[in-house]
Amino acid sequence: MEDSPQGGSSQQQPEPQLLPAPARLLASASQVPQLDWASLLLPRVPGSLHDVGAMSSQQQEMAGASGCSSSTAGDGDGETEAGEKSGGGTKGDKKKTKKKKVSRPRFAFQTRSENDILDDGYRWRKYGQKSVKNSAYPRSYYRCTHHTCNVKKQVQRLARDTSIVVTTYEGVHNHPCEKLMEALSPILKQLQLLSQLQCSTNQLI
DNA sequence: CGGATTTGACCCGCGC
DNA sequence: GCGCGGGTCAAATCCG
Repeated sequence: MEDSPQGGSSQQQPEPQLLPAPARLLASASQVPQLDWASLLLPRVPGSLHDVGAMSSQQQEMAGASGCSSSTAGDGDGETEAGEKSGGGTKGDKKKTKKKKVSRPRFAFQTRSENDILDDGYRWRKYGQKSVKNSAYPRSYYRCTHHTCNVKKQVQRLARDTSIVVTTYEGVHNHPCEKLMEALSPILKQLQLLSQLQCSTNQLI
């Protein structure tokens, strides 16, 4: 039990699976968390969801348990979960949307950090916050701001160890990471230059 | 002024 | 069937 299993309470989700120890990251507060960005940023097409390398067997179990079998569309693109929310707009007929049980790849990891929000290179918009049972700290809900991207993440501080922040990602980005591209572009340019240089030197030799 | 955040209300699934 | 807890919506508010 992470915090406490709550005998009677409903556990709708089987507790975000943490990556196995090696993959789990526990960066110290002083250092920038070292994520496995490569795996995070890998574009995963809907078809290939299940052979995600970083996924532990537990996670695959989880993916199966959450009923992904039926929806192959999955993966954030076809969501429209809140597709049309009854035009009315009055409080009365608010939210008639049915949440379909979407199964998207989810993975959680812990970071030891003072600030809840770790900069993963994507832009997130907060859309909710809930107090969680048996936890003094609320859980925050974020959504990727990219138009076509439907990735969500939850951020929550552990009640047991308040220096640890648990971030749960749901879905995969279908667009490149802005910051990463920004950071990578000069490197790519240099690589191009180097390769050109190498070509010309080879010709000279 | 536009986008992001806050926050209370609503909806839904699950256990009893 | 009811209550609880989690997830989401959307109006209000904040901020650059």
